[in-house]
Amino acid sequence: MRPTTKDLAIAAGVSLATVDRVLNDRSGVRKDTVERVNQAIEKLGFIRNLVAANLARGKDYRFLFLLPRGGDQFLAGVVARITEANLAFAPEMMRAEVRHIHDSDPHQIANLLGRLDAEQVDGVAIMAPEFPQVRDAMARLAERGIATVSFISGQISSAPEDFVGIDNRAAGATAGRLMGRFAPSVAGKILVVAETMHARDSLERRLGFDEVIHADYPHLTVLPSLETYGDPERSARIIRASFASHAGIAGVYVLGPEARVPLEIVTAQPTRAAIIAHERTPFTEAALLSGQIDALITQDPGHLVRSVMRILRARCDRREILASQEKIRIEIFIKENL
Amino acid sequence: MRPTTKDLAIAAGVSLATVDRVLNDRSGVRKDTVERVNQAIEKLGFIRNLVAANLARGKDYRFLFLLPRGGDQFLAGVVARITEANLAFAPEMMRAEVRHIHDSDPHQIANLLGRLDAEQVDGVAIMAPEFPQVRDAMARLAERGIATVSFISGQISSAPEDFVGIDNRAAGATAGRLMGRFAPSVAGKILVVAETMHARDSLERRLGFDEVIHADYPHLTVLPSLETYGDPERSARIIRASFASHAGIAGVYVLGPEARVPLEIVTAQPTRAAIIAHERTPFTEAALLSGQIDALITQDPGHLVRSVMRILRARCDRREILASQEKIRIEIFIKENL
DNA sequence: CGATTTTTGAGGTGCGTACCTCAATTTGAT
DNA sequence: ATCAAATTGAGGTACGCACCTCAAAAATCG
Repeated sequence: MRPTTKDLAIAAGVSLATVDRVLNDRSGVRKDTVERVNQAIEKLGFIRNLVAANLARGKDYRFLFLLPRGGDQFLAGVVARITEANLAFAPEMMRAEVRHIHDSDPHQIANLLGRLDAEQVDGVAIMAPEFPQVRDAMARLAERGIATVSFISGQISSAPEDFVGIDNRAAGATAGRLMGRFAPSVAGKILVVAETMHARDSLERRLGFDEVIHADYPHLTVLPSLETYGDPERSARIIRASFASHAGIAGVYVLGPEARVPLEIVTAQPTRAAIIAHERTPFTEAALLSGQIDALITQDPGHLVRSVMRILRARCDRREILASQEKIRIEIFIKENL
Repeated sequence: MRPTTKDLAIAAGVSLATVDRVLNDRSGVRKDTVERVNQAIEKLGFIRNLVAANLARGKDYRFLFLLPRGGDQFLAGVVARITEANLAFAPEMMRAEVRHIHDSDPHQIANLLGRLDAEQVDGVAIMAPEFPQVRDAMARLAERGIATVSFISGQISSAPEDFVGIDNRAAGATAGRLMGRFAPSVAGKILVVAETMHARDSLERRLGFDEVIHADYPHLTVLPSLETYGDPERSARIIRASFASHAGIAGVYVLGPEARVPLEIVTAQPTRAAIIAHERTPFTEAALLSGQIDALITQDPGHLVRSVMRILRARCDRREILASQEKIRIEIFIKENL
């Protein structure tokens, strides 16, 4: 049987009240008494029963996910996973809410963060581009005892352990390697389609992509990124224009999760180009299965969401996390392993 | 505040004792009373507080992993993850032990299973080849109230929900697709190296591999599988012999997790062959990074282990699992996304 | 040294549930 | 209608811990 606080008290030769004071960091205990208790903890291998502690404390964990408004199928998937995680974690007294933000309005975001109350929220996960105001607001949250992580698209300054998501440079490099191997080994051009190159993740992906192509596939030329700004018509126009002005397009790399328009245009071309896209959505899955897309680079939204919740909770409990469980993998999907 | 059993009792117009009987599936409650309580659960959105329940029950969960004796680096990784999961799940009162078995001795395995006591073990995860005796022993365990799953290499008869691991046919198909795309697009031969083709997973992988190659890469010829029987010398001998007798080997597919010997020999050949192997070990990782292996098809041992523990626990609690979390993915690793 | 402050002990209550007992009530069968 | 059986209620104890109070003991100070 696992030792309890009672066993601890006996082993340390103190009362339950003192054990409690030490365990919960309360004042009014002499240093050497604290030491005695800590030694007993060591000796017995006492592990605090968090389950019972939280029950006694009546504690529950309330987390907040701040996501960009609107959004693509990938984001919709993230929201769906949050709902799912909410059910799955409910027996463990954890709850998550989604709030949408204008991800281009740092002032609004900082404002929202500033108004959060530690009484009502235990942790926040933010998906927003890099803004100094947001970063500062996050720091102030931490001071007020609210745990924060940024996820999917990270704040540049955030320490690795404060970021839940993939290494986008590596993801781009992965795309680059696959492109190099999937495209024909003769001279050709690669089209890169992004929603915007202002986002850090797009930049990093492109960077990683270029690195690999330049180093190992010099016969391929990567064209300047096309920016769709989320506008399907603009998207169609500029991609068509690219095909018109460039002969020999051997591959298309779609940086963002909206692959529909690029795909339609590419498949309408007379010559087949290798297509690599990001994120698993109903649309990209179907395209992969039908052979229109050659490979998908993804991160598992379910894993992301659960990881965020476990990490935030560990922060609240001042516990260590199981690093290997929280590492978000860069997944490669082809038709066969979908 | 979340509704408690007390709220439930009031809402259903019954006593706490009756609520308890319904929640814990005890006998002696009329059908319509059960119905009333269930309706109240619906209406209030009652979620049982597992934390409190387990505290009251004083229950802990003891699980047993039965793994083949000896074993490769992959197995060692699995064991390491079990140790790790043991720590991570300790606050939730779950413990796992490893016991090694002779995976070719069904009698010993069945015997061991037969002696397990429901007082001491709540669930068992078995990694062993298909044997009728083992299957029967597992069925008897279930009758005695001990949860079972087979993992990694499944019992053929086990329902999908009783198996934790990847679809090996799909994994082989994935390897096939990558081989098709990585190998040169001229006529060539593919070497397949397995520990033994008696194991079901090897057979299935080979099957999936062949399917893809035959369908889409007819210029590639897949040679009969070489069986190493886990013997490095034999392994070296037969692989060398293959290279000697076959010209134009364009690729090597290593079915099992022991890639060392095949790799050494292949890289010693004058012509480069594409190499695809299974499982992530210190050795295969290094080989992938150094460019000796082209791709790895893997399943995450950490995920496997945690999944087993969550599933076994859900069985014990007669709870549903979160299917999306427990689906083990067929991962593809290349140098860039390791 | 006594007076004051600090430290410690003893004990209680409650968190939400499990599980038990015993008596009271209802139901079903005859 | 009667009796046995099935169902339900009331109430208690326990799980391991947090948090509280009050008094007793010990340490510290002038």
